[in-house]
Amino acid sequence: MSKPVDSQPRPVRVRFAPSPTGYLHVGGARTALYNFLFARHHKGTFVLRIEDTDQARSTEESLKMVLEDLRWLGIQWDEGPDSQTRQDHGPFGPYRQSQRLEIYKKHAQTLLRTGRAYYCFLTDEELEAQRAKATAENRQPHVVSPYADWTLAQAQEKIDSGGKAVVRFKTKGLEKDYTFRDLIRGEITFPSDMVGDFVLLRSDGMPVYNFCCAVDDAEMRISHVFRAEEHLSNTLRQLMIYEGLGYSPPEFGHLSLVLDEDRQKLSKRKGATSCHEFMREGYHPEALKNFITLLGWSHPEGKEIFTETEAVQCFDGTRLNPAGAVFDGTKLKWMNAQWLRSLSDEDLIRLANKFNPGWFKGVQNPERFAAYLKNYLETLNDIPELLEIFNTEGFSVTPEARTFLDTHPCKPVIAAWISALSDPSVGDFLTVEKFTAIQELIKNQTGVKGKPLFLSLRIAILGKTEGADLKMIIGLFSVQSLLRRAQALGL
RNA sequence: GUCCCCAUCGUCUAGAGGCCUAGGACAUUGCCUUUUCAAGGCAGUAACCGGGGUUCGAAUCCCCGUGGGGACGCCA
Repeated sequence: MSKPVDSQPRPVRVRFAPSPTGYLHVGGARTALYNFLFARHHKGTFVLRIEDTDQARSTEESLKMVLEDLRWLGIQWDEGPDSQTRQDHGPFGPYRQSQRLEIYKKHAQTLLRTGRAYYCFLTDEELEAQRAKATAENRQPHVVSPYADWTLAQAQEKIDSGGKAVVRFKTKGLEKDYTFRDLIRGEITFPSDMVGDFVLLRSDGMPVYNFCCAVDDAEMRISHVFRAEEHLSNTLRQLMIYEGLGYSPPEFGHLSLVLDEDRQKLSKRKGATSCHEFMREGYHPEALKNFITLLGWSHPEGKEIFTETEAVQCFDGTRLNPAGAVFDGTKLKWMNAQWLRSLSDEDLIRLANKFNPGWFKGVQNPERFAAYLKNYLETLNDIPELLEIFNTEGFSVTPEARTFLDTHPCKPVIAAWISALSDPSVGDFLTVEKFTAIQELIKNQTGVKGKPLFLSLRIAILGKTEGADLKMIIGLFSVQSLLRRAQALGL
């Protein structure tokens, strides 16, 4: 085992390295979050690096979306592109791989010079033929390049005469096994012949993921790498690159995958999987964060609902679960409701207004609706429907309610209700006390009590036989609108 | 196919050899509360993938199976 022993403690520097190819995925959000939490816990630095070497798929628009999603979640980075201007800040820039090409080239040269890499002129067809043959013969489909032992001069000559070359890492002559201690999985050993000579630089000079990743993590002094399990086997290549370059590797921690209901890797094809969708559906960012944190990590005290600050306090890189976690939207919804309910009236309305300024437009003192909303809310998107009961123009009577009206002694109750509301002394809005007194009055006047009394009033107010506690909402209706509703019953 | 990783209620998980008659949360069922619906409270159903070891003792350690996932790209 040749891994250089690096005993001096390094300052904690972690990174999240998304490739900007769409909205931030919940899996990516979790990776970002864990790194962020870990950095904060250790008072370290959280770096955002953009892996945009795949020019075909990476777009500036996507980068903008990813940055926005991270910001929405409140995951802040210390180095990387600014969330607004997208200009790099930090001492280890640039932070976009597409702007670090010279750095990769330089490192590739080093590897070339020291004989740990070589120019390879194999064409796609030759590669394909090799692969097919290997598969047919039941061998590992590794590249066997006839150019592996060419001298640089030989290669240069061919390049000068127009030869297209990739730079491949030479795996020949490496040790048999590579072992490292994964922060989450413990000791892991890969046989070095698990991989063939892999590409470092494409023929157009663009570097390939494993190469930039290793180079950047080393150059940016990254101390700990928490990333998804799908990268586990990439670690071997990266270890080889570290070794070839004489760097000591960071600590690695491979996170379990986030899975869908069918225990498949969460894919964009099935349901909501991007943070952006949850934002649009009216989730509180803190709730989503809380939920995602628990997808593969557990609070030492078993807490389920906790703030980011609390999470930072205990997130030290332990308690991470190596097994895959199914994303349960139902539990997320529950958690969101918990968070929304715990908000102060002012905060809830502020959040709702930020989410959709139209809902409370022209409504005076919208906080008075908060108590009622909190009782029924799961996501912010539920608000318009919950508010709909206050829309007097839309007042209508359900068939069940109509049947009840027709089959019970409701008429005198409604008449008494209308007459009570018509009394000028009731004011513009009813208080709970006033409402209770009126109920009492109606009971005495009409002799109707119990269900027919209460349900009649409920129908006169809501047009339905079910719904929110009348005492909770009665003060939210103007007496005028109550009157209009009662009259609309047509009794 | 080869290599690597993983495996506790339906789901998220606790559990680092005896505290496990396996705990909590979501979901689900019932009851209470509320003259409605929710919310809330209480109670219930529900799991250590299988087989071998090691040990006085195994959910926990080891091996073998099985199942799932990942990687084997000029994707990341």
